[in-house]
Parts: sequence; structure tokens; C-alpha cells
Amino acid sequence: MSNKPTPADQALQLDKQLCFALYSTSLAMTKVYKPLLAKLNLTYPQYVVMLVLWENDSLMVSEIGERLFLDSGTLTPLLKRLESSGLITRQRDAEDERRVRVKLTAAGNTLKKQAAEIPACVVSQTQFDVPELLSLSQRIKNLRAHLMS
Amino acid sequence: MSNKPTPADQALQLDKQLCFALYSTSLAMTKVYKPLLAKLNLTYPQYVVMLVLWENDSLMVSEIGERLFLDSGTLTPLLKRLESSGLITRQRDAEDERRVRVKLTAAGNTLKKQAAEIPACVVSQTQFDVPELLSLSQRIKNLRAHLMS
DNA sequence: GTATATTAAATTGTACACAATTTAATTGTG
DNA sequence: CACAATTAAATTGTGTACAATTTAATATAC
Repeated sequence: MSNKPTPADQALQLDKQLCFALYSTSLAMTKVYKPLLAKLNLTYPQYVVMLVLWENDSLMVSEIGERLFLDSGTLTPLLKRLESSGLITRQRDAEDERRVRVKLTAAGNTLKKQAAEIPACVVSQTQFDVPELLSLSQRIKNLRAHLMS
Repeated sequence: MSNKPTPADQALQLDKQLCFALYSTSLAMTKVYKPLLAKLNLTYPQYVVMLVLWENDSLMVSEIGERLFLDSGTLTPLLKRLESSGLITRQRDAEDERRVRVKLTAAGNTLKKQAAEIPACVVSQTQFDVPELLSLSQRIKNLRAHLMS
């Protein structure tokens, strides 16, 4: 009647699992953004779509999806909400009617100024210094590249 | 008419943002788990609930929530699905009828053996060595602690 | 040049997350 | 002991994620 933990038991410990660290920390990060984004009337996924468009306006749905690793099943309803908030327009491409081009409205462009303060607020809340955040970020992106290959 | 990127522009770049690295990598990780967990008929959030119960059977909903940083709005429906899959039981505590005690069934306990192979599969897919994974995991959990404080 | 294949979004259905509220049980106070 | 305050889950409503399918348009093959 031995209860000695096996290596398999160890590996199944929640606290040992990188995936849970990522999962729970990602959710915690979203909760930090929530009150900041509430002022802009955006959710976190809507905010990252806006980030993409602020960097490069006028993209197809599929181009946004490539940058964010999200598919049309996620993006279509999200973009419709951004459209009804008046931040973007969605229109079928005349060249190829299958495609939908997403563009910022004037209001969508203006929002960038208000959003500019957010990253610094989040950084301060992490209590990490910038080089540390960059190095952590880089390692996580490196992991992502391995996972998606 | 200057288009020189300002520090605020830099900070708004998607690729620079730790939160997006976390968010997208967490989703990528879940996709790696998906085919492995499909064999056990579990989703990733259901799997982490099972991890908690395999480590410590017979917990209240709130105790599971504390370990996973999830509330009853998320857990109640998830636990009902695990119950209807036959992996757990849910019963009101006789001592305090407000509380619901969650216990593994025989089937729920048996599933632990099948789950034992999963961590190694995921580790190999990351192409990281174990010390590297542990160190990354530790830094992410450290970040989480700061974010939740 | 028409049938077939491919592609881009949208749709459908399932399962989280979580804020806000509700319900029911227990605790604390006068 | 009554009764307000607190607590634990459940519920409601909104917004992702994503697999699988559908729709419509374009490309390709024959």
C-alpha cells in the first residue's frame, strides 16, 4: 500500500505545468486590461484587433486573422461589434467579392490617442522592468513558434 | 507631415506586447493539448479541474476555484458536464448546505492513468528542455503573482 | 466554356470566462 | 430569538474561441 508519488504524478501536478501558468497568467493579464479598456469600451480581443489596424489600416479579415492567429469564426462577430461601435467599416472587396476589407473610421483612428496610455499602465502593474518584460516576451513567442510548427 | 513613430506608437505595437504573447501562446498551447485530451473526452479547462482533483480529491467548488482562479460562473456548468460524463459527483454538503462537494468517481480516478502520458507529449512538442520549461514557468507564475496583487 | 476545385467569410453549435444578479443557507448582532 | 449581513453556488447575459459546415465567388481543368 505505497503512496509514493511516481514521476507521472509529478508531471500531473498543476503547479508544474507550463500550460497552466500561461493560461492563468493570460487570464490574469486580461483582468488587468479590463478596467483600462472599459474606458475605451473595448474588450481585450477587440483591442488587439485595433492594435493591428492602428499599425496597418485597411486589411482583409484573413490578414487580421494571420496576425492574431484567429479564424473567421472568432473575427466575424467581433468585427461586427467593432463596426456597430463605429470604430471600423467592413466592405466587400470589389476586386474579389469573397473578401471583406476592414478599415478604421475617424473615431477608430482617434481612439489610438487614448489607447496610448494603456501599455505603460500595464507595465507598471507588472512591477517588472522593461528589459525583463522584453526577454520574457521573447521566450514566450519562441515557445509559441515551436508549438505552432 | 512627419510619420516618425513616437514612443507611444512603439508601445502599441502588437509584437511588443507581453500580453499578446501570453494570450496567443496560451491559445496555441491549448491547441496542442486538444488532440491529446480528445482521447479522454476532455477540454483543457476540464482537464485542469481533473488535475486538481487527482491531486486532492473531494473539494468544494470554491476550493477548486481558488486553485484555478476561476469563479462559480465558469465552474458550475463545467462541473455539470464532468458529472454527466461520469467522472465526478457533486453533492451538497450536509454540514453547510450552501457548499457543493466535488468527488472523483471510479471512472474519474481511472482516467488519471491515461492522462499520465500527456505532459511528456506536450513537453516534446515544445522542443524546450525541462530546466528551460521550469524556469519559464517560474517567471510566468511570478508575473501572475504581481498581476493579481 | 462548363464542371470541378479552391478560397474567403459567415454561420452553427459547443464550451469557456466573467460581471452582475439571484437564491438559499449560515452567521453575527442587538 | 429575530433580522440584517454575509457567504456559496447557481443563473443570466455578453463576448470570445474554434471545429465543422455552408455560402458565394473565383480559379482551374478538361
